[in-house]
Amino acid sequence: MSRAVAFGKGLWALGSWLWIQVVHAADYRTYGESRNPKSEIPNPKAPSPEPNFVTMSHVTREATLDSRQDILRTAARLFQQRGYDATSMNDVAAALKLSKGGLYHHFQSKDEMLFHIMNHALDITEERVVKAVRGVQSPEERLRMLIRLHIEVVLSVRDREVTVMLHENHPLPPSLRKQINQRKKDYIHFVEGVIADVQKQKGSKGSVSPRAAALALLGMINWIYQWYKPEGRLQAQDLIPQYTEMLFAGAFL
Amino acid sequence: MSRAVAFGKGLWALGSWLWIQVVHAADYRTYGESRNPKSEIPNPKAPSPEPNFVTMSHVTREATLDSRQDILRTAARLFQQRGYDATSMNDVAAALKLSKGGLYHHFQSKDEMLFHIMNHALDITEERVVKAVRGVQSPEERLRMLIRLHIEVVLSVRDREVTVMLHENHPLPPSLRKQINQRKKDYIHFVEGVIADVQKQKGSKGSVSPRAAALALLGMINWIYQWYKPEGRLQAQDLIPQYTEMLFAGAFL
DNA sequence: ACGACAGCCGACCGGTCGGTCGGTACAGAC
DNA sequence: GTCTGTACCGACCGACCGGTCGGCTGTCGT
Repeated sequence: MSRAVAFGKGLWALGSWLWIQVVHAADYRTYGESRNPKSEIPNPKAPSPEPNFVTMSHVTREATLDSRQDILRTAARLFQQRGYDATSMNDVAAALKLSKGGLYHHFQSKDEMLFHIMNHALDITEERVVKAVRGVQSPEERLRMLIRLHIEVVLSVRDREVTVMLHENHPLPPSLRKQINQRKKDYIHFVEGVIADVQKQKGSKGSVSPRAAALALLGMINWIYQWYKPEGRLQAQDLIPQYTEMLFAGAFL
Repeated sequence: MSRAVAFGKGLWALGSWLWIQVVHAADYRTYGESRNPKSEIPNPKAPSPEPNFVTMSHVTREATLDSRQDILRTAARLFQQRGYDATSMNDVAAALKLSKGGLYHHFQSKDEMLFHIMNHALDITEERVVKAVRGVQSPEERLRMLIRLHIEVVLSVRDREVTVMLHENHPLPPSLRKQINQRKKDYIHFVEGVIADVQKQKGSKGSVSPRAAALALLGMINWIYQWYKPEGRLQAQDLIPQYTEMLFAGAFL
């Protein structure tokens, strides 16, 4: 219970993506289905003047929660299509047939929206990849399923939040960005572990470290959103076996 | 001589990256060392009102060319650090100890700067990867060298243009964006060819198509900029053999 | 000596940005 | 009927955006 929010030591050189694992994720999050009684303050140190709107989810009725979800879904769509910076709050409000003032009734800032979108993307990954994979016994099958599910999540038309999280790195106040980055890192670590298990099982002589393999795997999958066209050749169902094959045996079998 | 600039038929669903090949690249480009007598109009159709500042490189003295390079290098650094949208022309001017008016003496628009930065990134890739690889006879050695050189280009601290090109997709007026996208596509096609040659030589049974392999390879390499820290573990010299190994034999040898 | 011109400045433009605020409409509790 | 709080509107704010412009200065060709 209650997440420790231990920050990584350094900032990432460029954008830093990396995710996190699971287990927690229910805290600091008004968005999504999870409803925990009292969420904890995400930034524990000092009475910092930083935004911590994550706590202030007052009562949040049914209707409010729903409309917040609607708003975030619409915002995620626009952010993914036009980019975060290029999308104005007016754009979001207009797409929802709302005035900007009305929109600000639900969210304190544009940053807050981005944070919730990214956090929700990590919830999705957790829910649909990590949790599903955990049940599989065989290490090799576990990895195969992870590859498949991760690809499906990235390509899912429904979950534009994930693409937004993958591409949009820069903004966000430091404390929020650290939360996102920590979750990303934990996810990488999880993938690393899954790969290490397979290596152990297969008795591989370790010419490729689990870390490098994990980063390469996540890279080739996460990059898909940059070129994928739903109507193009190379569909998800073609991609999954080929990417799996490549990780297990290379491109020249 | 003189590039045909045949546009791809469709727009990419999301950002579209993809590069291009080589051979041409000297045209429509005031920037860089290449100096060709008369550059061609990049957008041939109609007297379009679209920007085509690429032609108007009037005389371009030595000094002018140099300062343009300086400006673009500085701009590339800022764009890479803060993102294109989040960097104002004032920021760029200030970093160069120039007024905004002075900056606009060298470039017509912010878009033009981004275009030249991206185009230069493609020149770099051409020069340092494609051209170097072309000379290698053995298909396998050619691919190995391509992997190494491409990684080195992405990780080069000197060439921030490449990272900008990899990450920044949205803006740019249509005709310019198409030029960049075409060059990206051609590069993908080139990588695809290199991989196909190796498959042929190795007599692989083709469970992985050259296209999927090329996209996966480029994905895992191009994604590096998202997590790489120069001071972290996993340096370029560790990355290169491991990524190579993965493409040739998978992660579990 | 002088005109031409590249290089640059700084004031300025219209527009848009994220965000605020006073107020209204309405629903439910009492 | 009144009170309370949510949902929302629309006018508004200061800051800043990309871009323009008239004019100054130093250099070079003649």
